[in-house]
Amino acid sequence: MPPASNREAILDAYERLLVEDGERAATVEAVARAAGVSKGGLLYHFASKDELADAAIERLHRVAAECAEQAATLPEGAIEVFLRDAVKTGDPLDVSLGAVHALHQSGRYPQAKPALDAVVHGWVAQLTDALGDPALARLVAVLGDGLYFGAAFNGGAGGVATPPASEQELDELIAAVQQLAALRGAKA
Amino acid sequence: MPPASNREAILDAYERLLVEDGERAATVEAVARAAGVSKGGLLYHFASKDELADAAIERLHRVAAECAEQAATLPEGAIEVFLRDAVKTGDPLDVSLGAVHALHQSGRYPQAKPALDAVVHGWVAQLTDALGDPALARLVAVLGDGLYFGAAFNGGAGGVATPPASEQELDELIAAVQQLAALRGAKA
DNA sequence: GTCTATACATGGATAGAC
DNA sequence: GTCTATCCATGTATAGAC
Repeated sequence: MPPASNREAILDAYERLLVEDGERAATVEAVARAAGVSKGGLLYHFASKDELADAAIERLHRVAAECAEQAATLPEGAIEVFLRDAVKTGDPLDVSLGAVHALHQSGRYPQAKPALDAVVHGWVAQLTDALGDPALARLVAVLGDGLYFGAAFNGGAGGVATPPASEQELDELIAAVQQLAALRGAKA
Repeated sequence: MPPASNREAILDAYERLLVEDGERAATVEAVARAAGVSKGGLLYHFASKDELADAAIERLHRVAAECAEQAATLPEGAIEVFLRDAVKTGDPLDVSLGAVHALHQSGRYPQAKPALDAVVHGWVAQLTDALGDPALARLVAVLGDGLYFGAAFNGGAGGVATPPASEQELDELIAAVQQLAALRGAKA
């Protein structure tokens, strides 16, 4: 389906609502309105709300796979790249991830968890590979989670955690981890 | 209201449902059933669903304040204590926190965010105080968030993040951070 | 492919008996 | 204090016209 007409637009609107206002706000009607179509129009493309969720999850897999390919080509400064990406917000992967995360949080979409696990697992594997120090890789991965939940959704219906790290705070954080990496003789 | 009869039981059930099955599953009927009363019975104690949420938030404030007092008396090994608490699950503070967090995630309770912020702010302040190194304190706090979201709710409708750190992985993580703390000459 | 109208289920909240 | 019955709003999904 190359043209995709309104289908992609509907999916975009669905993701946006999920991330910004939570799963409960992403009703069929609200999504339709946000996408500029009617309920009936939406339900032509997605026969049920579950199909919308499935499509969002499928998109996450696709986007994550693309990003993983690109990331594989620049293993320099893995720590910094990973931690900065964790707070970066707005790019397709982040939106897709946030959307599926909202689905998971709602407790109504068991399919969401495995998808998220797969994405995260890929990251940890990549980090372990780049750093050559499993414990350090895990530390960085957990830190990334903390940053993500703390910053990614702030303002929307998302995480809480520590207040969004300012540029400077983030720099200090990265510096501290790199200090540790050097001490342990990690690769990056 | 010292006896509190069913009131506390209802609030307990509400928190449990919020943490384990998400906000959407915590309907008045479901909460009533879980607490062993009827809808009408519940609505005698809490005139509306919003009052239930308010009560949960109020409880969080109370429980957090109690824990903060206790924690202030043992500033030894702040890093280890904090990180181990982040993955500890089931104690009153954790349940209360998870419940309010679920409320926040749903996007329907603006009162939840300030409450969570207050709690987290208290932790960061305590850590900064104990370590005497603001950047390190933030690192530990963010790490705690990562652990919390990764582990606290797993199995329920909660976070995702990295798979629940095993005992050994957690030990390694703590060791790594302490290594860094020693390097930077932090107090704990 | 998209719309309107409508059927049906669920959840929140009220009224009034016990 | 607790229950049952009922009302009303909202959300999903179907039917059929255009």
